[in-house]
Amino acid sequence: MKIVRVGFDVPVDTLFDYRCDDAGAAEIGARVLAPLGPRNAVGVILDIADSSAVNLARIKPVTRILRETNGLSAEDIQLMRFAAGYYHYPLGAVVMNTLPAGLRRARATPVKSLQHYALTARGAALAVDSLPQRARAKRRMLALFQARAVVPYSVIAECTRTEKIVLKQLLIDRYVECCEGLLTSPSATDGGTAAAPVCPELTLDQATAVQALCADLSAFKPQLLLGITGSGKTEVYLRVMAEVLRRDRQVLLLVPEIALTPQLEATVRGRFPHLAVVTLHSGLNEGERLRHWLDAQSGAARIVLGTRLAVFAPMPHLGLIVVDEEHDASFKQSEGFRYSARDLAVVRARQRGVPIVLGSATPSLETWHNVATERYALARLPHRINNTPPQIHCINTRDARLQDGLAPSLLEAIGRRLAAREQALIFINRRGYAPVLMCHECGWLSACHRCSARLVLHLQDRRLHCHHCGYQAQVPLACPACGNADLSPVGQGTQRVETALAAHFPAARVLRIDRDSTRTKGAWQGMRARIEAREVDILVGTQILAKGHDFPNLSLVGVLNADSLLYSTDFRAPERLYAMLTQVSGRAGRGSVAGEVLIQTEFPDHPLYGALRDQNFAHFADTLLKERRAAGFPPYHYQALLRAEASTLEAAIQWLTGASEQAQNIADGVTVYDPVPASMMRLAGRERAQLLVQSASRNRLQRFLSQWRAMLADKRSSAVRWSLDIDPLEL
DNA sequence: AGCACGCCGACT
DNA sequence: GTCGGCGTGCTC
Repeated sequence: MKIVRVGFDVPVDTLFDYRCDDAGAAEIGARVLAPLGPRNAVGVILDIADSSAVNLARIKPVTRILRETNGLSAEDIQLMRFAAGYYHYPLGAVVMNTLPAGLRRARATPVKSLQHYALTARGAALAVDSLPQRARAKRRMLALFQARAVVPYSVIAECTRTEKIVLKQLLIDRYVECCEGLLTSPSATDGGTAAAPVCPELTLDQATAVQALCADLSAFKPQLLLGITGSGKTEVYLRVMAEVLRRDRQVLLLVPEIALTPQLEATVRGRFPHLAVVTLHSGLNEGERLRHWLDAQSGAARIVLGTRLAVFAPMPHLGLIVVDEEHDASFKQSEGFRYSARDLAVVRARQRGVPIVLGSATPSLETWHNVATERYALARLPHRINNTPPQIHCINTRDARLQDGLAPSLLEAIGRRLAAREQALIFINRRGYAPVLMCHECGWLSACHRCSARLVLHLQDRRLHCHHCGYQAQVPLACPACGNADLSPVGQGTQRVETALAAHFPAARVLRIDRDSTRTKGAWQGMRARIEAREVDILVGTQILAKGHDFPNLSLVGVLNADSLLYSTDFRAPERLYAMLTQVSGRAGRGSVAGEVLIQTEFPDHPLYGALRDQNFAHFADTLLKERRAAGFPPYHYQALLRAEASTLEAAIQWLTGASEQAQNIADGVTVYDPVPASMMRLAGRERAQLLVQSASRNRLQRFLSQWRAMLADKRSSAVRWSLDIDPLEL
């Protein structure tokens, strides 16, 4: 009897056995519809056997094998098996979570791979002027098709609602037809009118790096591309990619967040106009996501550009993986299946025997350690392409009389840049007007009652916001504790700095860029255009501004409030702060003007700022690694965190204490620490605690975790929700 | 995760 | 006397 073993998206660590007499070995990886409890669920066949350990009477037949789409390959499944084992997450849940939503449901008709629309002979013969004047959208669309003959879906996706409706009408009237399959020839995309892509000449550094990275493209070879900001890492990726694409292989390009760097997508498409590029990220709608995934699986998509979830994209002809900004924390999923896409990318490259390039100006210490131990090769881009790195200086705020958080010397520097008609960026990593509202009579502070966090004052809607759970409240007219009517905002946020700068420089055009001001669709796009058109003089913003944007006219970066991370309890804080400051500093002086960076701090002599001024990442990282080794932290020790949340802190701690006792019995070469409240102890009304375990041996830790998790699964308690976080980034 | 089963409070 | 609250446990 044929038994198929099926993985479902259920939080149990077992596969489910079904009878399926017509299943051949080739069916492994296929989607299947099968009865699961009282319902029918979609799962994936992960194994086929002749017998089952389950009582025969309980085994039901599968409802149907879903053959409309191709199944997962053995290699895809192998990667998922590894991920499920390493991150101690149920295999079925891992597999189902990597599928696009469209494949998680049984669907009679799969979405077709609609990739382009073509003008028909009938459409070519129809004169635009023969359409009524008022049919404006129809005229636009017809003109578009007559100009280009073939229009890829990516262009249609950008069209307005009306234009899409009009396109449907053109399809019905057979002026346009829709074609499946991807465009592969340059003439098809643009009628052959587009100019050949411009390839900038490589600097000597870049050429050397490209040569090193391309030395052997047919074997697993992990390599770090250490390139300072503005050194042209992207161009190096593109050259290596071109080499791999020339051999008819596919390339996987992973980036932290696509939404923040839309120009990378444009750059890639522009460089390879004749090759199909698809994106995979959470911003896509269901249909697009499915279509892109299927295009990757069929091999039609030659380049997959995506966020962490794309690390699982099926790619039969994979030839290269690139991970841009490999240090970025967003490669680690922080909920549910807590995987690191960067680490899995390396595993995948090894499994497939292909090279992988990890790029960063400030690599993670894990990666840097792998370079030091020669597990990874190193290629360097130590120089900027067309100018020198910005000069970095500290402003000692102990000596300065701050005006709204701004030092006089920073204001002077901004004034000089304005006079020179250059742009300045003020970086402050806090949204809102002021991070807290305070009563000076009794010391009351605006606090969120659902989280261990302060409520932030926002002046736009004159409300208090919790940045962690979304709670909002009216600004109280008087102190809720003592009735004092005089409440004052304490500290600076982007809104306050924006207001202060506008007051100080009345003639300057100030633009604030943070999550609040870029919330609406296309807002950030519009702001970037305004900055590039020099319609803005001073930018005030958060993290968003630090990501790899190129503002050629920006010559000054001011950093406020960097100190808050300097003495954080998190052992990764210095690494993060250095990376963040390097990244934001890198925005200064990317054009022809030399850049200047001014950091306001009470601790100008702190070694971190010294290292930043020297702009010597290697030296800084080596120093941190020594400290990590001495303290027994990663990358010298491997960690896992057991997180628990309950309605009371006591319940969470108590549950963890039980887990800790069980752990002590099986801890062999593994250190089990005491349960402690989480750094954000209360979040959205739930109390959270955690328990750290670590070991110098990854294997020992893994063996321990496997045993421990089986025990934890048995000690179920409805009051506590728990999860295991392997290689946690936040403690 | 879903979904059912099951055992106690306020309603036609 | 029933509707429905969500604790507990299972799904091949």
